[in-house]
Amino acid sequence: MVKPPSLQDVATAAGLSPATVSRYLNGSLSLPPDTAARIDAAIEALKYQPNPYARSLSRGRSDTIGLLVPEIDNPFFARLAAAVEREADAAGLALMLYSSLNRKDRELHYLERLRRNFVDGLIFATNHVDDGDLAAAIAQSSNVVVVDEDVAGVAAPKVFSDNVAGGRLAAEHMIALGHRRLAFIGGPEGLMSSQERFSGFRDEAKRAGAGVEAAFFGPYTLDHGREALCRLLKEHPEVTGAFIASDELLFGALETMRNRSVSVGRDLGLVTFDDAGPLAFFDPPITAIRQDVGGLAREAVRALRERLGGTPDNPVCRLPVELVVRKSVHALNAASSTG
Amino acid sequence: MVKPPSLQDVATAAGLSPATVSRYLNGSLSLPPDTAARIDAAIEALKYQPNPYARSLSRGRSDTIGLLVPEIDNPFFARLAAAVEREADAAGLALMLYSSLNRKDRELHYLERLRRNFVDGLIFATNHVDDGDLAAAIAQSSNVVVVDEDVAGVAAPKVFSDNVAGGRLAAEHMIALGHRRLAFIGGPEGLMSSQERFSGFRDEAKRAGAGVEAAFFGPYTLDHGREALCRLLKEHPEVTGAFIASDELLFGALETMRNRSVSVGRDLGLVTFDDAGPLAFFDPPITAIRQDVGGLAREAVRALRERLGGTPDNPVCRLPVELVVRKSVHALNAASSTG
DNA sequence: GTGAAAGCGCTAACAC
DNA sequence: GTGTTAGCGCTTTCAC
Repeated sequence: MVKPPSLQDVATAAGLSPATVSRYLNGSLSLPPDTAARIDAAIEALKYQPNPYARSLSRGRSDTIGLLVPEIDNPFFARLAAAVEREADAAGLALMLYSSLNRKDRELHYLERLRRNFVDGLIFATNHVDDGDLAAAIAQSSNVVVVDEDVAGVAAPKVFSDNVAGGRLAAEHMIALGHRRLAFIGGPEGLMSSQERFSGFRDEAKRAGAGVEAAFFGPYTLDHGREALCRLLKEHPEVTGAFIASDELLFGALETMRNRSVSVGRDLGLVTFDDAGPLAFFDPPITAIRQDVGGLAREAVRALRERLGGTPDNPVCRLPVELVVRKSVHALNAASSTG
Repeated sequence: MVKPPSLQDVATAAGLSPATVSRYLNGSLSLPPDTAARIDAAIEALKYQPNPYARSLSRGRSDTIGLLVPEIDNPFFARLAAAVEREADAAGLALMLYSSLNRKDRELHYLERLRRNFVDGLIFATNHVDDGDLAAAIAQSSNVVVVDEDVAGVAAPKVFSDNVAGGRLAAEHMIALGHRRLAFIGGPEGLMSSQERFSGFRDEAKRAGAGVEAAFFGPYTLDHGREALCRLLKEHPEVTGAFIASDELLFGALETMRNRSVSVGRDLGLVTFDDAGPLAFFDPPITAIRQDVGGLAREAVRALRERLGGTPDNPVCRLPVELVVRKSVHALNAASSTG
């Protein structure tokens, strides 16, 4: 383990001063060919690579951004992380990954890390209702972009999916297949994603003359999915199609349905939201509203870079979603469609 | 955006020198209560946090480790990343996440980053057969621990699952349910994971007097899963139970089975490896050999920390796997068990 | 127990 | 074009 070569070493080898080499490396200079060649040769010979910490210390920034997600081992956030890493890498930015476990204290901790320039900027995804502390902390630091789920009252660039359209598409699909008695199983009532997915769904149903007989809000967990489906079955046997606001909730719902031998598609049509899990391989394959995760990542990184570049405004970007038709909603025949 | 306070500011506020405050903060000193109190007060008042880059530059290390995985949006690696982040965080280490897309050039790139002290150490997971370049690069830097899949010929701490036992468990399970004509669908033949899972499976089958009629090696991809199952169905209709070496392969296999209306469990029993995807929610739920991802992460971080602490040896850690019985293998009745 | 001073490797004025 | 110089914020001898 020998000590790595420094800029100084390269400069000496090339018969130049460190400053010149530094400028050359940072592109702020066009050198005469032979000087440049000498530097290149020295770098090559010494296998020099700049020390990122010295660089960061000196420049006051690190070319590193952070991504904070509730849990990385959730298919949606895993995909988001992969996509953000790709985008960041393409932009010459390194990525630090943080997971908050959806806990406020950890979120604040990482926000503090940003404030202390550990990273130049932060892409922030949360999943719980904020009591205001988060909003306050985010307001402290610029260079935060909020993604996927809103933090109420925060002025920051934001990147979301078009949840309303997603709800609408789900309703349209079920209605087109003859379903008239619908239900919604969603996340926390206080969360933007939940509200928007629901409102798109409800409004489209109303427009088409179908009814949303029930809506179950709760945490984005397996358990809530399980229980909501239990209640749905018991309290609203007339419902033939349900829109489920996330993959996680779907898994819970599927468990309940299997336990009670109610058939997905035939007994109860299902459309879910996210499409991050391997839904195509389920039996039956699950119809879903797909979020454009790559797009979310691209726009989030873009927004962050603009922020880092000094742009002061707080654009809100909405990414289109897409209905991926699989087999979890059957066409309802005329007989049974009579409520 | 005001400039954050420095150690100097704290020292001034406390009426001390930066050196003293630094030592106090680094625990290399027990100060008289009132001095300590003054420092604490100053820190509190200024909301001081140390600049990590200055710290790293000065100390020559960063308390940051890297995790390199082929793709973070693969359920297994997503879980690994989550678990490693948790372990690292508990050890006071930050985590940089890299994904290689399973490409050698990117793997080498990140290894180089390690060599340059961008991170203190690297937990390295690869998924393809090495031609020797990787092994060479890893040999260059100490402070690499290899996890999940071996890189042949490398002297480094290694953490793997007990793949042989996994194969054995899979065989035992199917045999106990009356299956005698077995098959294996695996990853690349040159990879340790593939070889070990196969050998455990084959040996146990032989021991129990069952036969492994076919083994299909190939990349760990959906496509290979699909095709292997096609061939299995065509070339070995006598097979009643298959052991599939990863979730990814499983998904491909399931697709083929559904397309051809061959029933999982009844027509062909399936046991898979990893158990990282939501297999419990499939229909039928898929029986699997579960890797102890949390254990892999824990041991990998532990091994890396020992390495960072100066321990020179290269232990190989094997983590036990577990059979999770679900419903993808039916008991074979006596009639059909007659090959 | 505490301070002064040097230095980690780099960048950024400022000179020439 | 290129060199000199002065930091960036921290840790760490070496003194006292």
